[in-house]
Amino acid sequence: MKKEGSQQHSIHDLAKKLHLSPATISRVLNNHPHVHTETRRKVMAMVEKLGYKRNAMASGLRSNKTNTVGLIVPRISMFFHAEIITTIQNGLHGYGYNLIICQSNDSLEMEKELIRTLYASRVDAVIVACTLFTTDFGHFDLLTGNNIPVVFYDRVPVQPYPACIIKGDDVNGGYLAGMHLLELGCRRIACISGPLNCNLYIDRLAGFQKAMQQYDVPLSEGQLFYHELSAENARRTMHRLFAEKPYPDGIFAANDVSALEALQFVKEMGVRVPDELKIVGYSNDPRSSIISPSMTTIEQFPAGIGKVIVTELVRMLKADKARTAGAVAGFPQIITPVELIKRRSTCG
Amino acid sequence: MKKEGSQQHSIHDLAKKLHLSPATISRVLNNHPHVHTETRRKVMAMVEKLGYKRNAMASGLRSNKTNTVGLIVPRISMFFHAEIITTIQNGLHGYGYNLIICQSNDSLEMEKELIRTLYASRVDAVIVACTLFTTDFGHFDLLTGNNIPVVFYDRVPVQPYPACIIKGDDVNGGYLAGMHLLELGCRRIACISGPLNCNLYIDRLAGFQKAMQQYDVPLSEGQLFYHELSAENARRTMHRLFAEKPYPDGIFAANDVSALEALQFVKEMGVRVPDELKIVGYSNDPRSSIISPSMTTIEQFPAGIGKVIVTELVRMLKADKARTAGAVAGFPQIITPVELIKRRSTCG
DNA sequence: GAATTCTTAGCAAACGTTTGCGTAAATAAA
DNA sequence: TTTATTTACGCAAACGTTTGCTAAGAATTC
Repeated sequence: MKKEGSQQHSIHDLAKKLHLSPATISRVLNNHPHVHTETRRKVMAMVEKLGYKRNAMASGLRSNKTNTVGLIVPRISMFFHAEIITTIQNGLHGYGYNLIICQSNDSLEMEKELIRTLYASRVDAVIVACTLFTTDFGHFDLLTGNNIPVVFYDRVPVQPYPACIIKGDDVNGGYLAGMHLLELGCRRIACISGPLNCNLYIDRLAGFQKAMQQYDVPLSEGQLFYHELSAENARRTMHRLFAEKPYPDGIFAANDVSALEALQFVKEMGVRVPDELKIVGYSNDPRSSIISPSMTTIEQFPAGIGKVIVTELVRMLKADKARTAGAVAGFPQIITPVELIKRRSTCG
Repeated sequence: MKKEGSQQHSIHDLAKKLHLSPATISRVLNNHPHVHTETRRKVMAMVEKLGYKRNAMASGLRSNKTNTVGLIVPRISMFFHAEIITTIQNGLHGYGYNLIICQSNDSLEMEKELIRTLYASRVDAVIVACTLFTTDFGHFDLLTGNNIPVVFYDRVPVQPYPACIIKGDDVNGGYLAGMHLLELGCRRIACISGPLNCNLYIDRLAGFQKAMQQYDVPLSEGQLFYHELSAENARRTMHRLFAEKPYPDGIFAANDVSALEALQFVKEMGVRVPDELKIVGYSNDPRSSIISPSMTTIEQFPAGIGKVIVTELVRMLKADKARTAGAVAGFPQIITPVELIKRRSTCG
């Protein structure tokens, strides 16, 4: 009988086979100095031969390091996040870190539970794009209170919080969108914003209104909508907007899903875009370049954001290692650039 | 000095505070019988009060169970995979399992390395959608050889392999696409297929050709292309196809990325779709319903596939637990249904 | 040649759980 | 009452690493 078909080797097996102690094997595996070149060679050969792979749990238990970072994101199917995740994963891989990707499904309860789970598996750090409903950040104390570095991106705490914060320049994004519409002559611009408990929509709206003020164009009450930015909600809003004349001549939607739905809606109505109505979205979703007319939108450079996240995270992890001298590093807040992408939905 | 701000409690702390042994705490935490109701209550209260969370590494080390399953996917940004991942994650969460999501970036080397990493972290099972270049499956032996269940989906081994295999009904998908074009009168149909080392494209093409034979329409050599299904490659192929007349009157592309690019190309050329040319894609990418004319395509029901994966995985994990009696469960191969979605690119 | 440093490697104690075994008390059966 | 059985819990040995300490031998210095 082939003893269970299993060949799970331990450091002890290697030691026995090589007439060495487990300690030496471990030192070879961890590139410790003070081990003879010849010994190292022999150990590595045996590792190769047996296909030995260090047991991450034993290692993590002893050394209190898992080389794993957790990531919580509302939905990985959103292109923006998918792109960032890919960059992060590839980046961290280069530093020897693994990534545990989790989805909160935009549920606060789920987010809380994921925090607990990630804490239980003792990840070395956590990256979070919050839920739309995360206004209190107490549940993250479990991490920060135990010296586990946290990086927030995209949806981030509005109040000060002891963590690194990385966000796009949403104020500028809103401003660019608004200015673009105004420069093209729009004077009756509607705005589909997300709920104002979220930094994204606060900022995008602020930028947009700054542009409006600059042009001295008033934003009348009935032209501003706050709701979760789903296609369904956007359609409902469009129904309201186009229930009676005068119709708006410009729409700024704070994400592309809404902008795309708005465009579909007016196409069905027979409103000519961009002649009668100009639309600007946000995020440069892949669909926005495919729809016709193609959609003017704000590019956020997700890959760039991902890179910044990796850089900051690695910095924090290093600082964490060397936090002996009490070098309280401080928590940077980084704002990444955005860019207006002009397409057919505004300039025919 | 506040001893490092840390409050990482262990089972021993709880035991000491409650004048119990660590063993009892552990038993409470694991719902073992033979512990007094009152004791259980007290322990749970203390757990709650201190915010204790079991150290997953210590637990995993001792019990050889991590309650974690690994997932390897070419790219999470592909809608099809993103949707499946979401379903799997939500499903497994209900069974108390965590998911480690990894991307191979369609690199065979990366896939191999990820297998090693997942093995090192001793996941309880692994779910894989292979690389386009995975033709040899030897590197998965590290898992199967150590009794770690493996589920393949989408891109799966063509040769027999000791693992559960779940795939869409690609033969039928190809057949439906072909029949649809033929029924609409197309007689000069081009096919943009992926490379034939991959089960997906073998099957889709086989189904398509079955339809062609059924209508007794020959597939001339110059009308069949094999290459990685990127937008760039698709455009190159379209250039070739429309270099000289007669143009094809139908195109079946084995994924939506190619189909979308093909449609863009002919729109730019001024070819009228669907009047002069009809196009069918594969996967029902979100973009295919947004482009105009909207794209006829094959729906694979990713959420359904995800559910099947979860079901099978849980079954295997249970069987794994009870594999004492040598109950070699056998490895099911499951084929999930597909459906033709008719849109404007074929029926104006 | 003695004293010092350097190099190499082993010993053994952690890390925080889980679990087989043992046992005392309580209950049931004889 | 005695003897079995059950219940509730503790003891201590794992699980596979890492690492501070120790020590033998080799190399260097005086």
